[in-house]
Amino acid sequence: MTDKARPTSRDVAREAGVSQATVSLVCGGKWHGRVSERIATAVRDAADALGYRPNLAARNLRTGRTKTVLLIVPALTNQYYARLYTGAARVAAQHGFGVVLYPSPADGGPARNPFGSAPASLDGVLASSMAADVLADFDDGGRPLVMLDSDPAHSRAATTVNLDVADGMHQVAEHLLALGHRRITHLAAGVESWTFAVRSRALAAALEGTGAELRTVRAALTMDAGQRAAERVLRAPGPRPTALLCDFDVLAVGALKAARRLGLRVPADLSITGFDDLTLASAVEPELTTVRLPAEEVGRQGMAALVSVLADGRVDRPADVAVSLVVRGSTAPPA
Amino acid sequence: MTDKARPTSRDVAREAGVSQATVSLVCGGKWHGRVSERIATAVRDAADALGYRPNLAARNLRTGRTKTVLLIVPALTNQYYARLYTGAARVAAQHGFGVVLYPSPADGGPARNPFGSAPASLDGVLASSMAADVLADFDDGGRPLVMLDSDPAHSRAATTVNLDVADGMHQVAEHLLALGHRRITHLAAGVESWTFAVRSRALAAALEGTGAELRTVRAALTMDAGQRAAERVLRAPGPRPTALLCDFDVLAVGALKAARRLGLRVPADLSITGFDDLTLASAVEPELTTVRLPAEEVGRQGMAALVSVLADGRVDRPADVAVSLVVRGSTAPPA
DNA sequence: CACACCCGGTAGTACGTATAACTCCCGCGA
DNA sequence: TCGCGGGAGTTATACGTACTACCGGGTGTG
Repeated sequence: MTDKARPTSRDVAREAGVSQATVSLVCGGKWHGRVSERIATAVRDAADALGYRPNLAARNLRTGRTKTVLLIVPALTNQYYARLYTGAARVAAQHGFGVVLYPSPADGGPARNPFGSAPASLDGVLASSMAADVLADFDDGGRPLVMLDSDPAHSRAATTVNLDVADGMHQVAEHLLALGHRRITHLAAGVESWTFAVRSRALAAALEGTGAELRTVRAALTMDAGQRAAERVLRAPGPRPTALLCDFDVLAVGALKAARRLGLRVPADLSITGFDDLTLASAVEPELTTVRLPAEEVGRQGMAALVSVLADGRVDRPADVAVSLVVRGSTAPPA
Repeated sequence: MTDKARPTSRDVAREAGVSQATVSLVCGGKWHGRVSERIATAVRDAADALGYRPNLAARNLRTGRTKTVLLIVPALTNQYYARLYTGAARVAAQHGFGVVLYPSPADGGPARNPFGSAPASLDGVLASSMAADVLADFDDGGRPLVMLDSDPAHSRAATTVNLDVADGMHQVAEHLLALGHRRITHLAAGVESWTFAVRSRALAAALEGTGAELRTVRAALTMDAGQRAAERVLRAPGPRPTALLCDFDVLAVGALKAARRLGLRVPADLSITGFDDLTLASAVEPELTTVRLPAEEVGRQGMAALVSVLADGRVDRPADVAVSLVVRGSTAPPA
């Protein structure tokens, strides 16, 4: 309310009758055995009185670290990634880190020049496997990188945090088999990605030797694409599949709409399963049987690993995050 | 590939055989009439050769500006805000600004000390009205502030960008009236907020003198809350409303589930309308008649206004963003 | 021919902080 | 008494950039 200019540590020093260095020590929290309790409180009082906030830019310049990490995800409008962000941001905040999002191409961001437009220098990077294309021409300047849901073997990441989607697929397959399904179509994501490749392999493995017939159809990442693909499958000549196993909830909802349009009852005539357990999954009728992916947990563990690397260079071992099948109303024994 | 340390402008200067000042001028883009074309290209070549990137921290320190703005929204897991972010981030990127998100309490962020944990100093703030509680004890240090969907009269914002929700409510009301509905219940958001207050007033005004009976019930911001509130309404003694007008899609989906559970057909026995037009709205059966809120556009215009203020101090006039009714399958004439 | 002016570039400095190195002083053991 | 260790603060400096003030020299002009 007095000066418009923000007070500096030097102002605080003058106010408290000490040197600027002392202010820095006290505010930096590392004054144990360096500054007496009496002086420390005096400094803090002065800082409060002036409303002092350290200048982040100056601190960053001096220390070479920014306490900021970059999170790369394909699109926040996908609730999975919004949740992932939420978990990551919470952990980051607990450790005094800020999170900036890479403005992905899908969101209309710049297709290239990643760090040119980055709002600040970065200490580290947390990246989803779905953003692999972005990462390819990404000059990370040798900063620590933690990958989420990506091939542990094939990356320059310090470590990885992966959902155990193979187990998820196994659970879905077991569920459908137990219900008696023998003609299953996999409505798969039509995109190159480690996580989807793993799902396909796991599904094939789970059905191996059970006598179940597996077919695969690919669809783009939208509800409409899922609906169209499902319609094609359900209209095809020959025996209809009794279950549609979808790579993610949005596809499953599209399939649900397709079934309805064709006059098929779900789950009586056709079982449908999803993957993600978004809000969407329990909004539709019938509610989707799906695999719950704890996105927040992935974000939390990934950020925890990254923070750990940044703090003491200690590299966590690749972590797996458990998933669980949620059985709801979209699956039942075949007619 | 040579030194691990990042090259500085001084390194580039040495490489190009010029002074550091010249490098700064060239890279800063303001060398017209100051540096010859020949030298400029030499500098750029040297910069490219070394892989030079300006140190943001140093630049921020020097200029006092960070090219970073803060976006405050309640929760990114709400698709409306994810879309808003997307629009805002795109415009910001076009102007060379980065966007950081305020880790909101709803996401588990720190309840207070906003700037203490902020990842960087900020040039300006873009805030949703729903985040008013956060904003209350927000030391913005006198930075430019643009508010979204908030009372234009009652804030210290430079300007505001508001959805024309009053018009949206009018359109919904007209639609229901035209279908013949006369007993309408407003399933309202149980939260203090300018945008919801406007909606309630607009609805009351639209039904004024039409002979239609309006009742209001409040619910929290979740699907479950919407379902419970709708069940109460639909189970209440006396004549049942023929239409449920909901303040946002998630509530409407809850209402849809309630209707289904009570054996009511939508829209034959009960019409339901939403507000937002999220992915959700066209995922459910029947698809929701709702008001499409162009969240990206709000983000874009809000960010554009903020950038404009930051660039030349020119304050835009408060802007209104048009909304439109989307008629789908959840409304029909009453039985 | 002298002077002013502008073009093209450089030297120097300040931004605010963190921290290494240093000074001062007090107490204690030899 | 002297030296020495260490507690308590201070001095000084560097981080990398942007930008003001300056300077040399070529050119047009009076």
